[in-house]
Parts: sequence; structure tokens; C-alpha cells
Amino acid sequence: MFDVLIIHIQQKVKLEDNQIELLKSFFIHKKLRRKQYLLQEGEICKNLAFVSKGILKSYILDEKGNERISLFAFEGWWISDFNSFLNEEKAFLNIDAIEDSELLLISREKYEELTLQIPIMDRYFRILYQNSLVTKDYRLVISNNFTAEEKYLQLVQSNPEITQKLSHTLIASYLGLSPETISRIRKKILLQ
Amino acid sequence: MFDVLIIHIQQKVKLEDNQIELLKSFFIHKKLRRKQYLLQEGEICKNLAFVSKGILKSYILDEKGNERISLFAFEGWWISDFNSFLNEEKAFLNIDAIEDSELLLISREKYEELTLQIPIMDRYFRILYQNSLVTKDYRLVISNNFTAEEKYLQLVQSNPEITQKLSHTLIASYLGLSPETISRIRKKILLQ
DNA sequence: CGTCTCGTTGAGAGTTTTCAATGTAAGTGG
DNA sequence: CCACTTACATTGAAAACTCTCAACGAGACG
Repeated sequence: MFDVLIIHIQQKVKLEDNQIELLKSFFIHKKLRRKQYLLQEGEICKNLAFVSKGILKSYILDEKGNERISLFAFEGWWISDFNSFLNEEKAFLNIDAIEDSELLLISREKYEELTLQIPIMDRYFRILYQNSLVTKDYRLVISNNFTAEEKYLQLVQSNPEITQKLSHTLIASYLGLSPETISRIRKKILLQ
Repeated sequence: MFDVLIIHIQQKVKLEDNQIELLKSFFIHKKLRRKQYLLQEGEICKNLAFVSKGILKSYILDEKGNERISLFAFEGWWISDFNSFLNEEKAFLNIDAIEDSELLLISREKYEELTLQIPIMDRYFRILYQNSLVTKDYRLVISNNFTAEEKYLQLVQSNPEITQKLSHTLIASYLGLSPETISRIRKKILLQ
């Protein structure tokens, strides 16, 4: 149950056996069915979630009720409404499961306690967030400056997992494009 | 010279006096004239820079040579091409000074050493990056889903420092819009 | 005084979205 | 297992949005 998490952490920092046992005690295991919510807009995001199995997505709803996806979280990824989680403000994101999933949840208080009791977890999260920032910076540059076609091609190249496992509708939403645009781009690429 | 940095760090974690002295030894002080580069595309980004005075910007150049800004760094902010800095890959960002500035630079090796010698700096950077992720997540949602007018209004509200101190051209570039679009939005807002 | 940058405005072009229609695939309940 | 419903991908046409190009005036600076 904790294998994926422990491996993920050990790739970045070294944990002692007793630390591993202690670490496990901070988490709660949770299963999520397909389409089941982990978080809904307006709630306080109580937990940081590690995906040990499955795929989740976070998104906002636009004025017409369409999902605008901000993140896919595959196995080995963390997901939450970070602002809500850290500052106890109302979540503006929704989070739900794209397929049946399993999570390890840690609450705000436990998260704080964890980093204090196992200081090297500060290092783990520092490195995790550091890498995450690189990715987000790049996504932001792409979002602001690339055309629809460039955005799609770049995603296919840099993140095949997304384009292989997920529907075009989800991909379109993730890229901030309409499904029709994705369809037309794919057609154009195939004809070339 | 180190005041801004020390205060910034102390807001997030507690440093002992001897740690402060040790910390200072990891940094190099550097002055940058207006328009002077800190980093150019293609170089390896050797340093993480803390802005103790002034304003810097990071940007890519599009195919026509236009600057597409990814970040403004005001006093008390960090700036770098994070991917290049961490992974020693070629920088895809340029960084230069918008006005005469003063920086505190720390190299990759010193950064590593710093976190090892003063472990609480892992915590500082963890919290720093954590907050930065919240901001970037939000920027990404806006970039993908908001109209030009919504982007501008949101920036004015949430980040008045940018709209007060910087030219419309710079703001346009930061938002991924043309200067003409910003001009038209401003006109429309004034008429309302 | 001349030069350069910046902000504004107009017109036209290009890109992407929206709306509507259709066919297909997938999921659900009897 | 089949009928029904729902979701997904595609296509066309029109609308909306934003950019590009060009021109102009104002202000900063040497």
C-alpha cells in the first residue's frame, strides 16, 4: 500500500527504517471510485493526496459548467488545492478520479508534524516542489506563447502518458483548448 | 546588503546567529545595471539569484525577437532559469535587469552545501516553493481559461505592484498579449 | 533638435471558439 | 443480451477574439 510512496521518497532522500514506520502513521488510506470527488469547489481542502494507484484530475468549472483541467495526477503524483490546503481558504479547484484510484492522505496538521518530526521530509518536499516549479514554469510559457498546434505537439512529445491514456476531451481541457480544435489539429497532422 | 535576504528567510524559519554568518558566506554580491543580462539563452544558469534591490525579468524570445516575459522579480524575490540551474541544461530563458539592481547569487554547489550545512534551509525553500506553486497554479489557470480582459483585470487586482511600476508593453508581454490589446482593454475599462 | 520608445487607434487578417449536426463507441438497466 | 442513453470524436459554417501591420502623437533622452 505504501510501496509507491516510499519508493518515491527514497528516490529523493534517504529514510531510516524507523522513519519509514513513523512516516506511514501520518497517512490515511483511501479508495476512490471513478468520477468520485476528492474535493469540491468551496470546501476547505483538508488533505494532501498521494496517488498510489489510478489517475485523478483537478479542474475549475467555467460559467457554462465546463471542466477546465489544471492537472492530471498519475500514480506517484501528489494532488490537492494547494492554496486551500495551506491557508485554509475555500478551494477553487475540484478534484475527482478519472479511474478507480487509491490514495494516501495527509492532513495539514500531520503534514506540519511530519516535517518537524522527520526534518529530511522538508528536503523531500523541497526537491519535489523544485521539480514541480520547473514543469509549471514551462507550462506557463507554453500556455502564454504557443499556438494551439504547438501546444498539442509539445504535449504529445513531452508527456506521452497523457496523450495515450486520456480522451481528447480531457486533453483539450488540460491545454485550454476546445475539443474541436484538438480534433482539427489531429486531422491536419495526420494529413501531413 | 544581506538585510532583505535575512529578513525574508526569518519570516519563514528561525536562524541562529552563527547560521546567519555561515549563510552569508555562501552568497556573492552583484550589481546589475538597467538592461544588463544576468543570463542569456543557451548558457548554463550557474546561479540562483535573490533580488536585494531593483527589478529583474525573465523571458524567452519568440521567432520575431519579441520578449515574452515569464516572471518579474522584485525586491525580495528569487529568480533563475530553474531547469538550467538544477540540471545543468542550456537555459531557455533570458534574465536581465529592468532597473539598476543588486543581487545575491548562490551557485548550484553552494546551494546544495547550504541545505546540507543548514538543514532548516530545506524548510525555508520548501515553504518558498510551496507558495510559489500556489501562485503559478493560479497563473496557469488564468492563462488557459481567461479572456484578455479578465487576465488584465485579475492582474491589476491581485498584483498592483506590477501594474503600477511597469510599462504596458511589459505587462502585455507578461500576460501573453499584444500591447495593442492591453491598450484597448484599458480604454474600454475607462469608458465604463 | 533629432531620435527613440511607448501608448493609442484603425483596418484587416488569422486563429480559435461556438453552435449545430452526425456517426460511433461505451456504459446502464431491464 | 438487447435497447436505451450518454459520452466522445468529427465536420462545417459563422461568430468572436486577438494579433498584425501601419500610422501617428507624446514624452524621454542625449
